Parts: sequence; structure tokens; C-alpha cells
Amino acid sequence: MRAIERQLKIQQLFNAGVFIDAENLCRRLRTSESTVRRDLIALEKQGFLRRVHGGAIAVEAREEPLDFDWSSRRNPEEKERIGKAVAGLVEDGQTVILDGGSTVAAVARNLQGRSLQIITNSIPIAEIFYDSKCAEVTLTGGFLYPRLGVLLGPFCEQMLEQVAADMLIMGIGGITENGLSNSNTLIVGSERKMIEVSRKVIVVADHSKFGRSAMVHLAPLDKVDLVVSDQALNTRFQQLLERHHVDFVLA
Amino acid sequence: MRAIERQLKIQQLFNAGVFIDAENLCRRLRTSESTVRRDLIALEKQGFLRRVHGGAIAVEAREEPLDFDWSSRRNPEEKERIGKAVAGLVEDGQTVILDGGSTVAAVARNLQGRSLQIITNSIPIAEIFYDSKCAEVTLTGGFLYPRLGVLLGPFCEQMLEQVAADMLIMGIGGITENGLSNSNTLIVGSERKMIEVSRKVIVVADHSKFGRSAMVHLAPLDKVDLVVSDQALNTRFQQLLERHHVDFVLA
DNA sequence: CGACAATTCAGTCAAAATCAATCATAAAAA
DNA sequence: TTTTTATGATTGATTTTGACTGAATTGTCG
Repeated sequence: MRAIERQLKIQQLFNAGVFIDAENLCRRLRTSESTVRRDLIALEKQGFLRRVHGGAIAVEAREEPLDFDWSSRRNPEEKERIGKAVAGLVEDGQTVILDGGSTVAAVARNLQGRSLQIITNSIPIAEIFYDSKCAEVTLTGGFLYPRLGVLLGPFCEQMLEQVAADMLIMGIGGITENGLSNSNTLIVGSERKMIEVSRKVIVVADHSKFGRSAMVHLAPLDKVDLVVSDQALNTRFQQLLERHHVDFVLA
Repeated sequence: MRAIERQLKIQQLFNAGVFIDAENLCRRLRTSESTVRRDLIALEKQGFLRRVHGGAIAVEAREEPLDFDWSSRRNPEEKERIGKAVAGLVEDGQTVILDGGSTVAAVARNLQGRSLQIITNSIPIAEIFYDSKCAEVTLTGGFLYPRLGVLLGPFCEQMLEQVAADMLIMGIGGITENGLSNSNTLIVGSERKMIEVSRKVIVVADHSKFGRSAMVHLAPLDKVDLVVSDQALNTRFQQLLERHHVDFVLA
């Protein structure tokens, strides 16, 4: 394995956590302790990480102890653009369901201070509205999926059956001609209920989600009213969305 | 585990509360008392916490987005004592309902790492179990009461009707010969449901709660099985509890 | 209030782990 | 081929760790 390859890999590993163990790295990269140290020194010189005894920590990780979503650090500007665009589609007084995920969190941040009814199954998203005096927030109950801080399972779905919303703003794992997909059966279960009870379904998906398929099928494209993304689509996906009467907005 | 890993973890633990027990830390981090002390000294030098006898407390005036309980900074060590005592009454495998409040949060901190079913309507308390691999946490749904981070209202109560628990651990606003009381109608509504579905009702109340009455009546003393507090009671309250067959534990 | 027991604290020490530097060899580049 | 660079092993130095000690603090009991 080349030096560059290894160092890219080390940078990727930081997406899964703030600390990396040196001994662990040797095993995963199948290389010696000396080489790992040299790589870490190089990455430290680039300002990407800070070396500490036993490994290294991400420089950005200071002061932010826990991050629910391992993907929340990817493409933050793109997500913020999407968030702002989607927030512009919401009208005051509406009832909006927000599911979990970092892109939806960007939407939520741009909805702060608006007068809305918010329904969500995500604790991080509920927290965004903590000091918002205008929005009324209702959490679905359910089993706490700790890694993402979302509530799932029968209690969640049962609660969703009893509400009706003007709009659903939803993140996904992937989108293909077969429809939407996501990574977890329980998450998909609650998202299906959300779709059922919402008059309008908006999917937020950065460009990396197109053409990718996640583990569990979630819904066909016909269920979706609007997709908001950060890059223009190629002709194939444009036609696919048109065929299913799905609008597309470029943020 | 590496030094940095431990210290990051300690910082995380402070997000869930204001006091940390040294002995607890040793167990949770699986390390010696010497090492924990050295970590605490290091974190104190960084100004992140203040060491006190038996552990450490969070330094005041950190930029905390939300202080879920205006009383959470009062008597942190007394509350921690109560928390430890109550945690000792819980057996592994049990289903425990925890309501909101800073004293109950102290109990929750002492339950970390235990193998339990937790049901709660408080987001700060659910967060305490984020990185606990053993406990399964279920949140009631409901309307988010932002100042305290608790979930209330019909959705919450309806969800509670569908569960059964071995034990309820509950904070209160006041306790007098008329029974328990609390400060908010919605909170009282959900707490009544919690009492209904729990086999055993434990009330945690520091000494300031005795003889004080809050706005809304919650339940008569007969509903309570055990009161845990931080100071011995005077004869009047002792007799009062005895008359209603309520046990008392001094933490 | 004061004596006693039980914790908790601070400092020391040896063992273990990790680090930095060096060197010989292997791989890549010239 | 020669030169340069990257790698892995080895070395002693440094840091970290857990156990142990006596001192200080806290809680209990009379």
C-alpha cells in the first residue's frame, strides 16, 4: 500500500470517531508501527490531526464530544445550501414532519424562529428547536437507537398513525430507479409511516445518494413529490424523476 | 484505553450532569484510581472541571445551550448520593421508568452500564444512556416542553398506558401530608400514568422538598412505596410516612 | 463537641507501553 | 546501473500506568 493511500485511509477513519489508536492502525493498514508514526507525523504537519500518546485525535473534534451522525461532517456547505432551499418551501403555520439525518438537521436549523408544528423522531433535531419560542415540537416515542439518537419501532409508528402533516422532509440512504432505500429496517418502518400521513413528501439528498442503493427498500418514487439536491442531475435521472412526476430543485 | 480517549469520555459524561463520582469513573473506564485522578487533574488544568472530594463537578458558566433544570446545580453532591443509593435498589434486567428532573438524572448516571430496560419522557435522561451498550432505552412520545426537555401530553400518556414497569423513579415538587405535588399540570398528568403502570414507586426528594407544596396535586402518599432523601426526617414526617406504609431510605 | 473508622487524596516507585532516532534493506526513480 | 526514497526492525529514552505508602478529609457515634 502506498503512503498516500494509507494517509487517505487514516483521514477516512476519522469520520467514524475522534480518536484513532496507533496499534489499531498498524493492524488495519497491515504496516509497521514506524510507518504509521511517519504517516501521523505527516498528517499532523498538514494540520489534519493532532498526535497524542497512543494515537491521534481529529483537530476539529475539540469541544464537540459526541456526534450522532458519522456523516454530518461531510459536505457541510452543500447540506447548508439544501437546508436553506427547503426551509424556503415551508410556510408558517404548517405541520412538518422531520426525520433524522444530518441533511434534515440542516433544514431544521434554517427553520428556527419560524412558527411551525414540528413532528420528529430525532432527538438531535428536537434539540435544535429547544430555544425556539415559536415552533411547537412533538417527538414520537419509541425505542432509542443510540448511535443516531432517533426513536424507532412500534411505539413510534403507532404515534405517527395518529397525526397528519402538511409536509415530510426526509433524508435517505440511496435513490435509484427502484425508489428510495435506507440502511436500517426499523428506520425504514418509521419512514414509511411518515410518508403515509404526509400530504407532501420532500426528499433531501446530496449528489452522492443518486444511483446508490442502501440495504432496505423504503418506497417507490411515485410516493415522492419533490427531491432537493446540491448538483444538477444527468439526463438519465432527470427523465427518471419526470416519469414518476417527481419535481426537482437544485439548491 | 488511551489517556485522550478517557478524557474525552469524561468530558462527555459532564454533558449529562454536573457531578461525577471518582469511584464510578474507575469502573466505567475500567482503569485504576490513580489514572482517574491524573485525568481529572489534567482536565482541571484545562479549566474544564473542578475537582472536589470524591469526584469532580463541571465548572460553572460553560456555554451550555440548555440547562434542562434550573435546580440542577443545587446540591450536586447530595443528589449524587441519592442517585447512588437508588441505583443500588435496581436489579439487572428490570424495567424502570425514570421521569425528568436533576435528582432522577443523578440516579440515571449511576445506572449507566447496567443491563436494564429504561422508559423515560426526558431527553436529558435518555442522553445519559447514549453510549450505554447494555441498557435499552424507550422514550415516550409527546409534546416537547422545551425548558425542561421533557415530553408530555396525550401522546405521552397514551404510550405509558401500553407499558408495565417493575419500578418508577420519580422526582417531585413537594411532599406534605396531602401527598405529592408538582409544578405543572401536564407533568402531573404523565406522572400519574407512570404511577399507574409501575409495580413499585420510588420518590427521590432532597430535604428541601418536605413540607413544601407545589401547584398541582399529584398523588396521595399511599401510592408511594419508598422515599429516598439526603437528610433524616423529623418525627412528624417519619410518622406520616409510617402511617401510609411508605419506607424511607437515607442516602 | 471530640474520638474513631472509613474514604479519599497526594506522592513515590517499578513495570509496561509508547515514542524518537538510527540503521540496514527493499522498492522506486533517475 | 546508480541514486533516492520508503519501509521495517532495533535501540534506548520517555511517558503512562497501577500498586503502594502515609497524610488529609469526611462521616459516625457517643
